[in-house]
Amino acid sequence: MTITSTHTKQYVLPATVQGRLYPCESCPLRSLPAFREAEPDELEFLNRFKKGELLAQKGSAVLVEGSRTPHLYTLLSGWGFRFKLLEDGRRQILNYLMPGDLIGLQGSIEGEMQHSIEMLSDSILCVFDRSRLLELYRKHPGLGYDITWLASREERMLDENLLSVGRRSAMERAAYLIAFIHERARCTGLGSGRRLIIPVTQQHVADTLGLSLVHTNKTLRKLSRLGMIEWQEGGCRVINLKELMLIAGWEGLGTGRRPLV
Amino acid sequence: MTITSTHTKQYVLPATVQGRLYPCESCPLRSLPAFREAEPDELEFLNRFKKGELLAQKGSAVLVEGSRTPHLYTLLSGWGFRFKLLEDGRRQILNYLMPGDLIGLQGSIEGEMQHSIEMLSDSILCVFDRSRLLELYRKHPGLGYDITWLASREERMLDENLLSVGRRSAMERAAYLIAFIHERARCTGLGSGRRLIIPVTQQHVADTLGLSLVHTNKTLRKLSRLGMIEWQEGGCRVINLKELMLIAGWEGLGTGRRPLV
DNA sequence: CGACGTGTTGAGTGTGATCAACATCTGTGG
DNA sequence: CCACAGATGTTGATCACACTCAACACGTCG
Repeated sequence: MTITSTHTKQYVLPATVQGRLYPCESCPLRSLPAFREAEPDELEFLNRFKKGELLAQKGSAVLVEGSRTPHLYTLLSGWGFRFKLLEDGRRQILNYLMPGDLIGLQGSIEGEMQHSIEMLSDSILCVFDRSRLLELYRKHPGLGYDITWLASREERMLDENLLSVGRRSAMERAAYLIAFIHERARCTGLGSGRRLIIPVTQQHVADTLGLSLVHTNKTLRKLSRLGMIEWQEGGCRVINLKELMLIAGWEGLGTGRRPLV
Repeated sequence: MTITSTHTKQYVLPATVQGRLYPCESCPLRSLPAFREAEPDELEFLNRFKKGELLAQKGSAVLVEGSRTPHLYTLLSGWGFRFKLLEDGRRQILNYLMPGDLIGLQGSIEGEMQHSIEMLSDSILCVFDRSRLLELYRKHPGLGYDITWLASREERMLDENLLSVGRRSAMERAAYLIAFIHERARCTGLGSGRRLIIPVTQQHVADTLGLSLVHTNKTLRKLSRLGMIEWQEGGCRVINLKELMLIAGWEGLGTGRRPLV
């Protein structure tokens, strides 16, 4: 057996539901080029569907595997990640969460959560009531369709991830992951080029790639020496995206706008 | 770089759309305990939504990465799998397909397919028109909800898979995969215990686990010698499910019925 | 019959894991 | 103010799990 990462962290829970600072009609995300516009009646419905906002500190656990939650979330600002643990503490990070991502449908639409979620930075989440989801499908089929669209997009990312972990070498995996996160962040309007710092530790990268921390470090140092990335201030900076994509053999994300629920 | 599997197969395409042998109202799957009943009006709609049946031979490619298809499918009978290839032919199997599985939404709801699909046995697929999907959401929100439910279930399986490939040892991975497929097949009513033969080659197992063929063989032989499985007649037979689950540290699939679209 | 797909095994190699030590930088309590 | 613990990043030495290569057995099929 190979134990390359052991996690037994005690989690801080996020602050409880707050009032709302951002009505859906003036959602700061929706004006970004990454997102499709919504119909006025859909927006109005969403605003009533939205129950409030949740402030989650860096390092807090928004969802915990095995628990039940009455809520769904959309990440309004901040970074996070989804992960699963094995009994002995080995951790696998499944995907990263960025603004606009719908949280809580992955893995189960009802019933116990099958994965956990932790925030990488102080974040704001829009809170929705899971129990009213069917109502959303009934009153606004277009939004229901959008949710399926987002689920489908999540599957695409998981497929790519699985391909990477299963069949790419350590270098290829690292290059793919960093290029992938960078592109996602760029599309979401979080900045691009050297201005963007991906707020992860090397332990996060290791647990995403299915590699040990030490080997991850050595692989990232190689990428640094090749002038493709820089590691600093608690995060990763992309210097040469093209070259990363070349190493990974990755074509990049498709263009096109996505729905925002 | 590690090249552990190289696939350059020329694919047979499945037979073209046929007439219908199975009207949805008397779908042989729906009476199985694994599936939820549907409302009569939903059934009637589905029957009109269904365009026909597709007969796909063992080894044929129902979907090919990079192509576009106007269809969605539900697997009516037979086995298949979803996979992705790297440029040099390395293959990663993403998940297996069994009766009742909705095919074609994973990875993209519209646009190019992001993965391929190959059948493991002669199969029958129900054919639906992708372009009428929004109509389904409009007229039968419950069915739309069901589709999201199925997408969510697919994500749960992918999450488990990723955990396995990323963080489990070869033995654990193999034990997990076989137990997982066995349980899925049992839940779908394909048989259980020694009566069920999982129709895969060791190359399929290798490409699912992210291992080389040789190492997969050695790992499977260990499981054989431990009396947990038998490999024969072009497939795998489970002898001791409990023990496999114990090795994998896997709790099993949740119970409960799932929707059928 | 030979070609091919599939499963099996041994020998040698290498990628990536483990162990260990150390450098920084935090924050925290004495 | 300093000492110390903890989180994070870095590097070298050693080990082992899994990969590659190679050969062979067996069945099916053209």
